[in-house]
Amino acid sequence: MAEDLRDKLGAQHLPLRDQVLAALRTAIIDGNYLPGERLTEDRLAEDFGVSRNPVREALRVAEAEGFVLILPRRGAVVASPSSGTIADMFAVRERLETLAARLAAERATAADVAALRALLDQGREATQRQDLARVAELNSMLHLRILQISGNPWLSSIAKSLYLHVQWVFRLGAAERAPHSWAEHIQLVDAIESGDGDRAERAALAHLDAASAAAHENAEGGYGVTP
Amino acid sequence: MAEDLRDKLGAQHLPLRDQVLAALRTAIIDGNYLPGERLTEDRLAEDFGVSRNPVREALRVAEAEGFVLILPRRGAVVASPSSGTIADMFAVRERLETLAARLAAERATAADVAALRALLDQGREATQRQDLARVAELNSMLHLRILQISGNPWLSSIAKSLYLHVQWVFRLGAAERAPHSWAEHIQLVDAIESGDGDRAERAALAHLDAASAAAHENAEGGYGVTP
DNA sequence: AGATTGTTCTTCGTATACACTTCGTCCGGA
DNA sequence: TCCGGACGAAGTGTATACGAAGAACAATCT
Repeated sequence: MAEDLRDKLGAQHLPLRDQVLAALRTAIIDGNYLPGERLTEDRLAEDFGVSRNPVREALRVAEAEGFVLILPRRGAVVASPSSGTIADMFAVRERLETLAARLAAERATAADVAALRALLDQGREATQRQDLARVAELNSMLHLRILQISGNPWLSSIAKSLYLHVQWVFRLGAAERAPHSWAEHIQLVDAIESGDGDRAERAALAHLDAASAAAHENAEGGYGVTP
Repeated sequence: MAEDLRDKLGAQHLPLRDQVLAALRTAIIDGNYLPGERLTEDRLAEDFGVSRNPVREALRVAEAEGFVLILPRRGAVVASPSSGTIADMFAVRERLETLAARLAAERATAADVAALRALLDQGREATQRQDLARVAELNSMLHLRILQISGNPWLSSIAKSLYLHVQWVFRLGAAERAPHSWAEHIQLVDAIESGDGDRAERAALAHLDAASAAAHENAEGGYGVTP
């Protein structure tokens, strides 16, 4: 695994710290590093085939993003998203993504709507193919695209970060929300296309409520490492 | 119990990187480092009397927080908040701080309300003394306290970060919003004490609208360094 | 003038060293 | 057996040095 990562990292030309950060994030989200697991600098440095410095810098950012917890003089551990914080996350998302939907409705160009529709089509197709990984990916892309269309960089970056955490919690549970409800997505895109901000907000809210319910069911299963 | 003590003792030691980060943040917010200004690692290390490593780690976090912009292989510059982003920031704040107000109203204990009232009193007093710096400080403390009372860590940390940026933009302009409208604050605290979430949201919204209007007036003056 | 070539400044990453904490283990004594 | 403390290992926090690569800028040449 160390070899794999090193090869991938070496191929690109971004600063190592960013590559390490990206790799660390996905490793945590994918469950390769489990909540509560200790992350010593030496070990990460070896896993990623780099020295301690880039690892340290990546860890600081990962801490700021909420993926790891750093205890002074004791090192970093993978953060433990508790089911309590799931509710908190959705409470915030509800406020932010409804705003994003409204802004997107007010500002979307024809090209924007076309791009969203293309994602919907691909999603429907992937669902028929039972390609769940692809469905999840398209789901993310749709949400991120809407955030981008909203045109508010603060909103976009904050909601994006929250969204990553939601995904994390989902994956730690069992499966993904299997049959991603594209019906809700379609309604959302329809609303955005209509330019009706209120309607877009309502659609986003409905979608979030459904997702929230699913997340809670998922959480019931528990993910083992809870403090 | 023994564990608590040990944790606290260990945590007492503030890593240099955290001190540097705090110093850097306030230096930027206070305008000691102006937007667009170049921040070389050596210079910061010398300014703060530390080696480059803590500086680098602080810079990465400052970038994640949006205070500096890091261009690969070219170093860090102080970010440049444009007047366009002011509106964006307030749009997000409107959603988040109203939520905070609602949650605070629903969850505040008597002690919480007492603490808020104490801040109000001090604020009134400082206003009479014309101690504007203290008024601004108390204003911040009130807002942060409400966020804390909301009990939603995500909400709290996100809104806190936004709030810092708002302050930054304010200070870059001219004065602070001179006679901080404590009337609005009082209504907000009253609403929180009443436990009426809707009312608290309305009060927060009114306050934010006023603040937003003030910010825009302030922005009209321009802050010189805009790209 | 415009293009090319150096020179210099900086960042980026590596490596090393060392003080100091924390943690775990082991050992002796009650 | 259980407790308490000594002791050593592990790991972080910080400093420092060094080489490589890139960017900015000046000097040089056509």
